[in-house]
Amino acid sequence: MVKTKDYCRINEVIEEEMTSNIPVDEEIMDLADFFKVFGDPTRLKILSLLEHRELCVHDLAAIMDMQQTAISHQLKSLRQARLVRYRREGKMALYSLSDSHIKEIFSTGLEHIKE
Amino acid sequence: MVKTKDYCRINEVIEEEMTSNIPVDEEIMDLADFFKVFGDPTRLKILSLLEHRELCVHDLAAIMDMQQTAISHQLKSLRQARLVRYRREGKMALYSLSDSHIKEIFSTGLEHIKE
DNA sequence: TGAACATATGAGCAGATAAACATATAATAC
DNA sequence: GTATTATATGTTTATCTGCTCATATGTTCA
Repeated sequence: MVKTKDYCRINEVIEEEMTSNIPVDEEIMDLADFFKVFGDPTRLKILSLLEHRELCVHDLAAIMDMQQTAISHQLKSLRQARLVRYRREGKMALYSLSDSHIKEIFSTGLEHIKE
Repeated sequence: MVKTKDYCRINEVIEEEMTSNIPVDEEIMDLADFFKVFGDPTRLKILSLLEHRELCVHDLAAIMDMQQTAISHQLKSLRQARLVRYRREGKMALYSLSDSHIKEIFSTGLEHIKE
């Protein structure tokens, strides 16, 4: 058993990790990767726009006044995080949200920053 | 009014932004800064440890097997984001969570990655 | 088939960031 | 006061990240 000093509660924590539902380190990594996606204004803006309607890449770029390639790169991140999906309609790719938790996460975050 | 091409829904979006509760750009920036704090495994681990008890800096460093200065730096970020607070007890600084939304955000994130 | 449009991808660069290291501040005991 | 312990902060460095530019892929239509 590891014990460094009297005031260190490492054993208490180890005990608790085994018996409770504290996220283990691998889950922590996955969680961090997930939240990292929300930690960029461009991606957040895309998500907030898609909350209300599906939009094509060109529209997103026009609305946000950014280059199409920049938007496409961020959409790739969002796809990989399984936060958006798209369907083809002719030449266009129409993106929409693919995760039901996004609105919840948004509103919880907004509650925090408005306090 | 701005209008680039037929398929661009920028006017529709502008209309909606004025009448609904879409976060405006400043809120988007604040939200991104908020979620950025959750986007690092070290900070997430600290938050998850503090969910169950208050801990001093030394304990956090010992449990996480990291240097004290690294922990202190991250605690500063967490303080600035108003996610943790601390009280002095002698030489020690005992940190605890200062925001009620943290558990909610955690569990929502976990729901997503476990799907 | 080729031209035009819509989107995706790869490379490079500039700015951001997290840890390490050195050092400073704070609190207690002597 | 000094020594010791606990924590905080400033600086440097290596890594990561988001944008731009160039280019490739995909789709439609003539």
